[in-house]
Amino acid sequence: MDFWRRINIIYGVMQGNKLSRAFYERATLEVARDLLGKFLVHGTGEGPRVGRIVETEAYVGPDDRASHASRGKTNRTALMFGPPGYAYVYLIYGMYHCFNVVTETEGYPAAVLIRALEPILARDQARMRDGKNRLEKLASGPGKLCRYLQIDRQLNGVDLCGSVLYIEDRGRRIQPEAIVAAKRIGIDYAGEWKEKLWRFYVGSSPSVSQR
DNA sequence: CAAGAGATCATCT
DNA sequence: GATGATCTCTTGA
Repeated sequence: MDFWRRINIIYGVMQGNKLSRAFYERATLEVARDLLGKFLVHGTGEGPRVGRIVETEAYVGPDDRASHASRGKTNRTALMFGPPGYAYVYLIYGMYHCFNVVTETEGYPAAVLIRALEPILARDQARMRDGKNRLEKLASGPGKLCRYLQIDRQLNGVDLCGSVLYIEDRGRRIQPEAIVAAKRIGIDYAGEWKEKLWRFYVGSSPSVSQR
């Protein structure tokens, strides 16, 4: 680590390495695994909101029946067909948002759904405990993490290589054997595709979503 | 603890 | 007009 980077981290100016376009422009299953342990950052007006990614799901290609893209390119899904490294945010059940990162090369529809975060709270936010509002469960699901990070459709299409919403590497690796692969959640309509073990999570994390 | 229902609306048929 | 890449609350054992 070079001198200025060390100084920046000591003073909190810089927290880590923002992931580049090249990170996202890879096989979706690899991106989904590699996103575990990375930090999702949303710079809101009231300061940055941050969480450590502990659960993801891959949606891969035009034939994956679980993927929105399997019904072809529409207004909503056009982003999934676009270049990698952009946010795909949609409203689900009329009241929750889901946040995805677009992956692979332009023209091939694929994305990773971010399903759970461990909240990283600033010092003055470190209240909220007790009962069902356990801190570690604050962002333990795709809808809950969007509520926690204040992500909504206004951020649909945002460039994750920009400075509003991005993902960074803060240096610590997740060991491959600590990662669990499982079936994806909430896609019973997807036929044989629902059997794919395309959900990944950090087995030891208390913030993984239920079921 | 598990199972079930209801909330609520953009998107696509 | 139907439906969902969800969450929370209620009921009952």
